[in-house]
Amino acid sequence: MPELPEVEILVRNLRPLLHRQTIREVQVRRAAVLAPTSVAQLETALVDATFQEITRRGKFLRFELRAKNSRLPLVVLGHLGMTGRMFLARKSEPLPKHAAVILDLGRRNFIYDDPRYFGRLTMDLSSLEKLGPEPLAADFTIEKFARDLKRSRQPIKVKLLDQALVAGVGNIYASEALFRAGIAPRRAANRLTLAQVNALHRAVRTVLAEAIESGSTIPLNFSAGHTDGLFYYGSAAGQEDFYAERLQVYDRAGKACYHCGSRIHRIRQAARSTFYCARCQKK
DNA sequence: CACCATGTTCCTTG
DNA sequence: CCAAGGAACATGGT
Repeated sequence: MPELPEVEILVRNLRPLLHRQTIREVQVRRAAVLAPTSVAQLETALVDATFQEITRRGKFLRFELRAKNSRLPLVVLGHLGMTGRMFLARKSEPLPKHAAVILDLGRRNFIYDDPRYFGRLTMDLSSLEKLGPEPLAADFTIEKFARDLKRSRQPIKVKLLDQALVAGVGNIYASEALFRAGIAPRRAANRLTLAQVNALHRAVRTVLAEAIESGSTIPLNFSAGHTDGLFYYGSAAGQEDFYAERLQVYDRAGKACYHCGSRIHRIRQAARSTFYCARCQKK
């Protein structure tokens, strides 16, 4: 379920559920998601440790814990990849088929489930160092954004996916932000006008903030077997109205633009799909 | 069988 | 050295 807004919603939901919960046992079913941390390292660190703060950085979840009889904070980094989910479940519930890590919290289990195993639950924090500013925080300034865009000849859509430029924008919200700003996805980053840089900066923030706003009005469904299309495709029955038109271009190839009625296009850029309205995004 | 999929990292190429 | 592009990772849906 994972771009910045979805991770933010997840963090907000997990925070009260995990606060001060103590890990009794660690079960790793897919060691690759810990790499380069080993199963033994994770077990040693986490057994008897207690959850403290949980925060988000870009698309990463940062779990802060405290080991038993220790003041030293211990940090575990989570990432959902493309298909990851993290949730709590009663021990009586069946484990999902692709549960990668299970943390025994006593009454319940914390489960990291990920069919494609592209995500992470690791003690290696190096990924955080490469991240650019948080788009919804004050350090995401127009000045730095403009400077960084000037140094790249990549198509602007591709550049928006660069987590060093701004952290947390993924394939869906990159297309959405460009539509919002009226910018053609193929335009080279260093050729945006100052007005376009301003519009894009604002659009990135707006699109992400609105998605968080939208997600925060719905309770997350943690029950077993629930496939989470929550944010993208409005899978929740009876919620169609709510989700209607939330995504303006993503996955809408061939359909009418909500703004001008012309057909939405799909193109390939850096091996990913980009959706846009050729009429609303002329430059 | 074909192609598609919300992401990151590594390797190659220019 | 750098920027950019593509492959790899692994599974499931259509």
